[in-house]
Amino acid sequence: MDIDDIKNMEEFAHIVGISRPTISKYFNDAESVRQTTRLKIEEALKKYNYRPNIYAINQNRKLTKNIGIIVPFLADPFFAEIARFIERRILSLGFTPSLFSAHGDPEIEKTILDTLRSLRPAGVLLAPLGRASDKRYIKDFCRDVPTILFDSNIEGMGEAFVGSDNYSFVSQTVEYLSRTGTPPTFFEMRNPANPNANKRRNSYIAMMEKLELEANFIQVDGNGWAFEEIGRAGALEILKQDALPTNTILCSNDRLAIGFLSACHKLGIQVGRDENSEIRVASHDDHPYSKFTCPSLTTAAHDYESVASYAVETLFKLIEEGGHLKNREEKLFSARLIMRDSA
Amino acid sequence: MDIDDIKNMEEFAHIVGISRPTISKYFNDAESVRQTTRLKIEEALKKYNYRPNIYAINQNRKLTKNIGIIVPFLADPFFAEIARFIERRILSLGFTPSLFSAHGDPEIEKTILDTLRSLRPAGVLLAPLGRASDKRYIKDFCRDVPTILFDSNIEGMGEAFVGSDNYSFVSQTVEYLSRTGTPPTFFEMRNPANPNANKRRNSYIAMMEKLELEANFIQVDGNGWAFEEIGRAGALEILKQDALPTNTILCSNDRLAIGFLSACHKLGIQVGRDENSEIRVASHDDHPYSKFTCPSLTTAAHDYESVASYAVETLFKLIEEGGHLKNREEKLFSARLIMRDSA
DNA sequence: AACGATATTTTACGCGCGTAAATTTTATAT
DNA sequence: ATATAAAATTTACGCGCGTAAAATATCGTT
Repeated sequence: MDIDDIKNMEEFAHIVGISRPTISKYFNDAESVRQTTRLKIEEALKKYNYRPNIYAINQNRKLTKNIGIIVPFLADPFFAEIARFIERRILSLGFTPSLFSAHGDPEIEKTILDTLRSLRPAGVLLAPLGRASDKRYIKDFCRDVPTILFDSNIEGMGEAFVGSDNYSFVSQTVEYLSRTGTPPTFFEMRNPANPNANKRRNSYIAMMEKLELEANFIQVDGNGWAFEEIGRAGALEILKQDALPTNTILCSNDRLAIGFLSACHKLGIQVGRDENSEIRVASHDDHPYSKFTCPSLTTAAHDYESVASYAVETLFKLIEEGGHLKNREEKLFSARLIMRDSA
Repeated sequence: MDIDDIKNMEEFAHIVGISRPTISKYFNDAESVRQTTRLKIEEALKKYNYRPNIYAINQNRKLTKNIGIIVPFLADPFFAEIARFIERRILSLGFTPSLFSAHGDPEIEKTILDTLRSLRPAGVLLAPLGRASDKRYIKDFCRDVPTILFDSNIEGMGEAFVGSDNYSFVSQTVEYLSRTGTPPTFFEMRNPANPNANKRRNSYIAMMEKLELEANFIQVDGNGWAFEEIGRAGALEILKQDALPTNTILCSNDRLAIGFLSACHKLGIQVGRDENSEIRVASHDDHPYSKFTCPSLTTAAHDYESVASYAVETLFKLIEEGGHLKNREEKLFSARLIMRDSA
């Protein structure tokens, strides 16, 4: 008799023998009703699988239980990975995550902001596209919806920022590479979409200065999010004309490094930290596949778990405070150097 | 004067000078109102950025404009890629996609089915976990919600299935490898989670039989979705004991192949189709990174675009027909052999 | 047994919109 | 100008639930 033809809370309340407002209270917070009542309700829930109408609930509640998550490019496993952590965390808190990807397109990012706005979420975790983002649009959104930025910061927007400390990434790789061999040349995109790239460049400059070493750059052209292809094409060009300033390459991120390694293999250039190898390659992010490149990639790892946890925690603090925090905190997590075979 | 303090359709209708039902009609279908009226409304929409309350809309409409998308593991770029195609297609049709990942967990898959059920979507595109899925739960869901399966089929469930023709994948790779060198040994997981894996195995057997060649298998242990790691560990073991039946390896999918290539590099085994190489490695899927492996991976490519388009089209046909199709179509798209350097 | 503190019920209203039917206005053609 | 069809309006009702206030019931306590 698992007849699920119960149409509304009224009917369900009738069956349980309890008033509708009490049922409503139960679904809002199961702990808020008497123990015996709770058992009666949960018993009935097993027999008849009634669930309140989400739309009717959210129409009347000031605060929904939705949490929006926006990432710039979900086909990038880095974002897929961090989104995975965040989703699980939100689910475990009894909220409903809604995941969106801008697919690298600022117009889609705006569309997502619009639909998210009308979802009236309790809060939003936003990793913006960065340079390509419509800043004013995002600002307006943050004004109306409790939002926390993560991964890539935009000065002053959102109630807080949670991400990784780019200086911590670069300083560790630069220090390690300089100490164990020739100083690194920085390999990056000329016009990176992501603001983190600029911070990494500056960190590289600062670190090389501190070590009293000469900073060298290779800047490759290319737009969009096909970093591997951009890195590969750029590396092929440079390597063919034998124009490397030093035989140690530090890529701005792992996806560029994947392209770089691909180019090296293509040209028969052996990469690694052993004596037989011609060049060393290191990078940043600990991309899920950096362990499986050939050779495996020496890199600086994000603390995925901490970034995700802290972002979610901060968001819930924000929600509890009613949508505003006294001062905009910028929380940065340190990187962890992961030594593999490429450098 | 972009005051967006318009609270409801009533107010907005007042401002435009048109009755509320007409406004309602406009938002349902902009073409259904008179041209002059439409212009008046759209003019007002620019000044005051009013948008109808989604929850109130969906509470009353029988059919929402939501489309659910469920994939088994979004951190797998293959699914991220196909989800990307599907999302764009749905957006262009004026519907709202909601993307969910089961994260490899059957319990999460069930939770998603529950929340999706209460979203009352117009339709759902479901790529199930496969072996681990709760079949009865999915069956019940398909009974209540217009659902189309994609990528991985479960016999009889959903109103249709859209995916790739595994035989087309394997027959092409096997034919190519056999013709140009020693016949391939099939490399796979002993207990694959995905039903496609079994079809590929059977296709391999059938194809080898047809070519009158001996079928050889390497089956590695491992559970879950960390295919690269599983492939790597399995390959290391086999390669160390020099136990390859033939010097040509055909991996069930690209992620296993990525692990296999990683193992080869670790052991200094050169992979490729030139004379210097010891073994050849090929695979299936045209994973987004298969172009950047070392060496680049010879593989059979999904027709991502066609699978995504056809799945969405079929879903909309299903929606128009009211949730049921006469007979359950199983549409399979052929693979395209992509010759790169690994075989 | 009487008390106060919770828990529950009753009552009543509102949320923002969909939708159907009957009526009136507008546009198009004759 | 008149007939006709299409579009818009008016009217009226319903959706399923949240929520506030006042009344009542239940509980453990003294």
